Amino acid sequence: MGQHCDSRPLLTPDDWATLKRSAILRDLSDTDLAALLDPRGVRSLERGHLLFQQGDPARALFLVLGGQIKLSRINPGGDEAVVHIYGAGESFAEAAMFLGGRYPVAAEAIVPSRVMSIESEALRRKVAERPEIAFAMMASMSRHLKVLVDQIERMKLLSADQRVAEFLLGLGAGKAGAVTVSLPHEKSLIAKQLGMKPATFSRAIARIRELGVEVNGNQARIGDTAALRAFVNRSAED
Amino acid sequence: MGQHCDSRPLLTPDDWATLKRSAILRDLSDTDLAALLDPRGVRSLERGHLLFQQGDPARALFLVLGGQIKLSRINPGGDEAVVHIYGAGESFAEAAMFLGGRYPVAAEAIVPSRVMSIESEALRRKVAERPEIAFAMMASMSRHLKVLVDQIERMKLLSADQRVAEFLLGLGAGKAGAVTVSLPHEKSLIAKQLGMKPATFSRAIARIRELGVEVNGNQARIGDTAALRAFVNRSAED
DNA sequence: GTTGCGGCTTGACGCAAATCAAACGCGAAA
DNA sequence: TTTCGCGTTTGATTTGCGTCAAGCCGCAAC
Repeated sequence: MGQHCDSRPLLTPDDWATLKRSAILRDLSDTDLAALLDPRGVRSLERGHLLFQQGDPARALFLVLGGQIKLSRINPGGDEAVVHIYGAGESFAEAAMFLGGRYPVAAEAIVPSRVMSIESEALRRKVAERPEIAFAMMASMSRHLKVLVDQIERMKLLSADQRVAEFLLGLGAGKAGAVTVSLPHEKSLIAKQLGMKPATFSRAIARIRELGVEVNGNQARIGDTAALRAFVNRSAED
Repeated sequence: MGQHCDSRPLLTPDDWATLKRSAILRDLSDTDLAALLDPRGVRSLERGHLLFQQGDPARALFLVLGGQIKLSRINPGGDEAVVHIYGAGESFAEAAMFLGGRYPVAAEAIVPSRVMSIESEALRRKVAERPEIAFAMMASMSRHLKVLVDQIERMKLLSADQRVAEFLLGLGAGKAGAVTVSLPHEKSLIAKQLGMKPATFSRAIARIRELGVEVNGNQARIGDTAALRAFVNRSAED
């Protein structure tokens, strides 16, 4: 397993750097890291390629070496709910290792990507002998939990316009004043992430133009971060 | 801290039984358990009492000994999004221990409740010496992650009627045929959990009556579980 | 150049859920 | 008993978002 991958199943120095920066591995020594990682676990994925499907037996967690991996839930009718999109240095599917062995979501590369898988069993053994990995994993899962709680809050309390505004502010990474950011994916995918239709996303952008937001192609300019923040925090009844 | 609680700050035999059944502690021996738990961590809470507020420094995780604890997110405008409600034997706020030390949600007793707190530091030390606790915690966090992913999927893909139907099915715990269940909270709180208004919840129940659902007070009868399941799985376009 | 295609925008329309508000239990207290 | 308060139901109305569909733009293939 993990052998039949595409082009370059090798760990480049860049990959090593990415791995050593990742939240769940950064506390490990080079020796530990080498013991844990199996270079055969590296996989290259073309755009649109599925890493695993919803319901597949969960045998590994993954680290993104490069590209973007989309986790989503697909219901029997074929509708898709995007749970999250992970980039280089992030890990996902830690949780699946514990959940009766099935992935509850599907993972798809939305751009050409490279990921490294770590077999559950190898990891479990390593955790048993080095508890600090456990802390790192729990921290990583905690972050995922918070991301999901945030998402639920947004879905329940914010309008489509506010969700778009908040998404743009998030791209600006908390900077103040006027910011220019580039959209990380196609607009239709962002729309799905935010739980709305492409048409609604488009209209939302048109409406928040009057709050100082300009979007051209995949470049977005926020004229006044504070004003936009205020709009997001504005509650329903005023 | 933990000392100034109300009536009976003691661990009853019932409490012990609850703790030993709980997911994150069930793998521990009595000796380990005794070493980890501090009876002074037990707190009794009246209905409406806050265990902690959103933004409070996170110094402990909690186990519910009895009652119900609601985790929710409140935005600056005062609107509330209910994240989850925990009952006896469940644990929460594991994640907060790792997240820069602030609770991202508020915790409130919605009925008279008893909880046991476990100090982060004590737990961290215990985890370092007994990795199996780490596995139990990760399993627990995994379950929380799945709960949240499910919730996101429901919010994004299901109508109000379907969410209510699925909620009732969940109360029936997967039983088939005709089931009678009791609603675990006030209807207005269930509505909030499902991300809708009380009025909408009431109307949803009225509408799914024709699918064989009868609700009187806090008793709900599902006439045909399979039919209701089919309704929930029905996707938008048909 | 032309054609075709995929993603984006825009408009017209319908519907599901929110809103506002009134009325209806129903249990607790007087 | 009456009264109060709170949660629930119900009705009338508004609105936000989805749906359907047409048109637009940029781009690659021809």
